[in-house]
Amino acid sequence: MPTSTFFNLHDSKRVKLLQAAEKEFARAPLSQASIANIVKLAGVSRGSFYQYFEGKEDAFYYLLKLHTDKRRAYFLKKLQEADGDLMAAMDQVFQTMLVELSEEEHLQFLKNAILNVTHEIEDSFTELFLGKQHEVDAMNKVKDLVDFKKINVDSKQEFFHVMQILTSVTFRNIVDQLSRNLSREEATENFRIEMDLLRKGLSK
Amino acid sequence: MPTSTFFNLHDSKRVKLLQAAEKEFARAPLSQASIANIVKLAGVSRGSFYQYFEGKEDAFYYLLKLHTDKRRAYFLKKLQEADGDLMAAMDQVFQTMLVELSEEEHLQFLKNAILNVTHEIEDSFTELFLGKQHEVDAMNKVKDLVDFKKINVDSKQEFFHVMQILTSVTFRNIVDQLSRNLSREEATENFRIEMDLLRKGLSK
DNA sequence: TATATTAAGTGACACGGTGTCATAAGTCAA
DNA sequence: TTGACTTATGACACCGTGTCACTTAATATA
Repeated sequence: MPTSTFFNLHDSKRVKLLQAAEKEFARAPLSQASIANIVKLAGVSRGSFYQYFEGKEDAFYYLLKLHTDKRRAYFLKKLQEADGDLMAAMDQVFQTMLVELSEEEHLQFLKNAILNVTHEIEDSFTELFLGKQHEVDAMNKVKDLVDFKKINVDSKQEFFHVMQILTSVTFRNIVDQLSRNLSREEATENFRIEMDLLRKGLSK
Repeated sequence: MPTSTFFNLHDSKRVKLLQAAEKEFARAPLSQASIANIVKLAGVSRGSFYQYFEGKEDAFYYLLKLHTDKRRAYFLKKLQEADGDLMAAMDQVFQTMLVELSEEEHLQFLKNAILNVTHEIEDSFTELFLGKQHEVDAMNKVKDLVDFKKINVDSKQEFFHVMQILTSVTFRNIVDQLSRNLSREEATENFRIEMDLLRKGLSK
């Protein structure tokens, strides 16, 4: 989190700093963004930057939080408008993000955030179950093994998406176990609950 | 991908290099790992490293691929043993990873991979819908808005997991759209299919 | 107003990591 | 032995980071 000094700043200066940071993080992913560029854009000294933030990660995650807060408010609004239909609201947010990500220049920074490491790691995780995206052989190997009588797919095309879903959820459970230091029992129980939900379906 | 020079190396040297790299990536996340340490551990010159790899990322993702390949074989085996029961096999792999991640010292590197940026980004995404993990107020706000008659939860506790599932899948769809440069129509169609699957449930 | 105290701002600098390159050392075939 | 090619080396230029002694500004105190 930024220091109190940062929050004491005049609005104009604080905003200028954030804009500069956002521009730099839009230009390059976190690992390649440089503080030198941010301070140049914002017109402050290098030393000042370190008086506001612990480092570039600090600034980055603070910006991310600002975006998240905004989007969260939007989600709640949509949830209300949809009379509490969770999936409908989720749908709305997804749509909106797609539009924003493709149009709003200033969201390039969010793209960088999402794409940078996340993508490679999660991709590698998907490969675990499905093989490389376009290697037909690899995916067929899985298909051949699966008993389709046991899963609820109308078309073979749906099968791909079933795998995507299972992978996403499994991945998240792994990340959770690591980041929240859950015991193995807790992690297992959580995973079981979510798998049951997936099996029986989320909506009545 | 490593260069041909790297694959021409004597087995012992190649293995030593990979072990050194894995050790360094276990010590620190990608961004903080240093080539200096890898070459010191492996007993080769800095110049050599650059003759084998484009940079540390190259080495990192190659190691990740080796792990993934191994685990994939395991998944296929389990799928076979479970008579094609997808979810049962997924379960097995999840269990195994939990055990490995908590016991195998040399998998510290996988932990680093998963935790580093992925965790923060995806967490911020979850917050979008649920608010900060332990802020009860934030989560209640969502709960109050949701029409529980429309979703298939037996207990209020299950609700949390429904949200986790929806978030994981939505997040993955966003990442996909970005990384594969899907058109908005494609992305939307994919998302629709997966939401439908979630609604009706994955197993017969 | 003068003075003390606390907060904010600065940029030179030491440190460490990266990627390159000229050069040396092997390998092998003619 | 020579020449052609592949592999190995580490010094070096470059760049970004984080710090620190110091200056300047703001605010409180008398």
